[in-house]
Amino acid sequence: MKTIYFDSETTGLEPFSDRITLIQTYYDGKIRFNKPKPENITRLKNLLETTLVVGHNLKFDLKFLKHHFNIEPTHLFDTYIAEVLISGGQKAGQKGASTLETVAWDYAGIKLKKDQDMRQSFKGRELTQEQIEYAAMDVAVLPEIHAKQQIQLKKLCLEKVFATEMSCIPATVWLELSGTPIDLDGAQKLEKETRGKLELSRLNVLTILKQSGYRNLDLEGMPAVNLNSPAKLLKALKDIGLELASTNVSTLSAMKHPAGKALKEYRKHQKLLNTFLEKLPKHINPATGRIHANFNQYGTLPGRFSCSRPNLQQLPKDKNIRALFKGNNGSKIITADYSQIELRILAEVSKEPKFLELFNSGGDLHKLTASLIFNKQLDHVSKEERNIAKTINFGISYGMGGGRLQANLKDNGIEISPDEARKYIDTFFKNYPKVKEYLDNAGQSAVRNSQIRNIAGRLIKYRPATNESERADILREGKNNPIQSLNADILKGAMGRLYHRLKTHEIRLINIVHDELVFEVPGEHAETASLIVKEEMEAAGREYLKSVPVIAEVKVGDVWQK
DNA sequence: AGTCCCTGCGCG
DNA sequence: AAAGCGCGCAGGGACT
Repeated sequence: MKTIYFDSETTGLEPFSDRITLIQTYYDGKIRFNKPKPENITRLKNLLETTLVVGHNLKFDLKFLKHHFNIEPTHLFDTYIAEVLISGGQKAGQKGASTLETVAWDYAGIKLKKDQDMRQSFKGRELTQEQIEYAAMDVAVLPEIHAKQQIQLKKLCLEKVFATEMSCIPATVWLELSGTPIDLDGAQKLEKETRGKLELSRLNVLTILKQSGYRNLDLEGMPAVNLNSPAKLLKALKDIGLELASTNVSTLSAMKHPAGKALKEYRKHQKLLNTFLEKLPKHINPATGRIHANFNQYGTLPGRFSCSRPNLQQLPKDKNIRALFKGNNGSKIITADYSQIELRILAEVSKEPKFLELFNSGGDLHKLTASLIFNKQLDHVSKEERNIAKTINFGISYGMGGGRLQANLKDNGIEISPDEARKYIDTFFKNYPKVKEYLDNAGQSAVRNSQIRNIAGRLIKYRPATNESERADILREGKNNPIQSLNADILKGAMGRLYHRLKTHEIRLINIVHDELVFEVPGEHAETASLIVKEEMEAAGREYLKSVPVIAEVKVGDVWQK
């Protein structure tokens, strides 16, 4: 396939309000400058959609191309993502670590000048000779970077993961341009309600402090304490005889004093109001009436997406919040998530016979763990015993200790002794010896080599440990990262597949949350689309999970579901 | 006013 | 706070 080196200049960062001023291409030994005039578009579309397009952070340019000209290249080589991948994820989420300037210097020894003044200057109507020379350099430098990165990717055996990443870019463009619909009226109503509850809970806390003898009062005779300051709060609690190590939820839960419960209530409303209800409406794009968050495809060390402005991956599961995300004009929302994907991955990589048997027979792993730990028949396991097992299944596998297990359970209203906690952990590993063997090996190899791979071949590098504490960190990360990162590869694979199957029929990808895809679909296509979503998500999982079934649970409704 | 770190907490 | 891992965001507080 023919290779085109590609870049574009725009008047700003926002595809809905800014425009492309220049498209630079470099092929057949010639740099070309294209003004985005109507007579050029058909030729450009044909060119870019039938060639390998090489560029730096293509998501940015592709959003403009798709939105303004309906140009959708799909054969891609992104030198930005390549750079993060080659670094073993170390450059993920690090500002400036993989800019074109940095990469051009590292691979080609070329200093690109792309300061703020230059960027501003592209807003002008006509480009100066100097500007054109700078714009030319941006594509002229690409062939050498491309060639050297190809060698690196091959040397590090990263070609397959890289292909997955490239297949995901058009889906990410689709996701960011789609945006997420939000019910503004509903959000404002909920904000008002929550504001009322916050004020009540604030007065409740202050009253309790006063009744407990707190003496530092304000002009109205109420305790003068900033409840939002952990340091000040700690002091205030000390003044009424409560010596605490922290003011976090676990500590508050353990308190007998009524201030604990009251503060938890206050915190809940505070978080809901200040982080979500007050902020989400500010992110609505005036051009589309929707929220277009920034999804960073390689935003984390193990290769997961990160999301910001706003972070749509951390919205509360609270039903009232999720219900704010509903389809426009009667469209349906498809919520699709992988069932227990990380535990299935652990089964696959450890080949633990009890895990494999369980998943292949469609059983309940938490129940099985409970029956083994408490030495009971499966149908005699109580709800509480299953909950303990669930905490263990999710936590212990990644190095959680007895103390933490005890505390986690306590947060769920289950009290056990330190001896019991230790015994549960021992019993877990005794019953699942291959899980123990896999996790021990993974952790030790991560420490020994300062890197580890998942079974898709993705590389995760660590800064070599310089002390015992860092060594312990890598030991734990090495157990978790290959599992978490394979989850990311599976999701990216599913996104790439679904982009090709669903981009038509006005179907929009509106959110992704690590093991979950959310779509907005016109009612008449909802049932068909949900079948395709399930089919492709499971097929993406089966590319790596050969010993256990992969199950995607797909729901169709009016709103985003839990 | 901007930057950094800390505590705390939302999600998978 | 605790030997789970991965993130982003808010508010406080110290600093320049």
